[in-house]
Amino acid sequence: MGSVKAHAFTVEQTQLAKLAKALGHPARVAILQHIVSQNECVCGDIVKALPLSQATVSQHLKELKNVGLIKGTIDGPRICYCIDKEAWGNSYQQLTGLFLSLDSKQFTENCC
Amino acid sequence: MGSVKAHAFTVEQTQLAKLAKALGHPARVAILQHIVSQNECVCGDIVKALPLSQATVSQHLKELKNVGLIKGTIDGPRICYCIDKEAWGNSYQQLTGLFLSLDSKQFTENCC
DNA sequence: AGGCTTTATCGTTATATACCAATAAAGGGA
DNA sequence: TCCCTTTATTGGTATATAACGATAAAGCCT
Repeated sequence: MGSVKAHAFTVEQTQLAKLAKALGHPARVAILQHIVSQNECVCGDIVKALPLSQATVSQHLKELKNVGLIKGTIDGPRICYCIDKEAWGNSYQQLTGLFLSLDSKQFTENCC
Repeated sequence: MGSVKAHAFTVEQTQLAKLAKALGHPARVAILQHIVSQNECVCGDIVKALPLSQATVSQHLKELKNVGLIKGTIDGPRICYCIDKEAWGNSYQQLTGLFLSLDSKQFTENCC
């Protein structure tokens, strides 16, 4: 996406953006929802549930794993994916933190 | 980012992903935080607060406006930006909805 | 060992994003 | 009106992403 001027921002801003970016694709949203609904599931089931090729799904899974939202464990020849509950909670906190910062301000009228 | 197979997903998934994508850049996170902290501010102040060119900031502002998170009103020769509180609340609901769907499930152990 | 299943990785292509300098557009003030 | 300020847009380049087919890697089973 064109290289980001990364050092220019705080760790928190970069972290939050990275998390949001991982959620910024419908396929990854769908994957997360599917895993949540099944509690756990092997890669192949996710591939079957999505209208994308196995290679593409694998790539999306990798990105979700990179931000820590999910983790996979080897189960014989297959990989079982599930939500990483600790990271899940942290991510929730980070995102809501941004939104709640507005509510915590005393109410003032805008020009807009 | 390479074209997305868009029709393949639900409206909700696409909508949530679009929102997350808008948050998926540290500059846009910083812009939102800055607007929240100031309640309202003109474009030029945001440009001064960020280590990016005026053109780049303008582009980021446009994206935030496109997903509705902020709105700008003309104030003489300048533009005053502020949070769109209704969209802000809706976005909060969408994002938390994803995360809370896990908590609402009865607790079961994972393989992972 | 050999074949089968499952998933990750590689290599490639098309498209989108980030960034900036330069220019346009639009309003205010002397 | 002419200039100055402010912001959006244009045009261009480098990089990242989405998608897939093909191949590799890794573990089962007979």
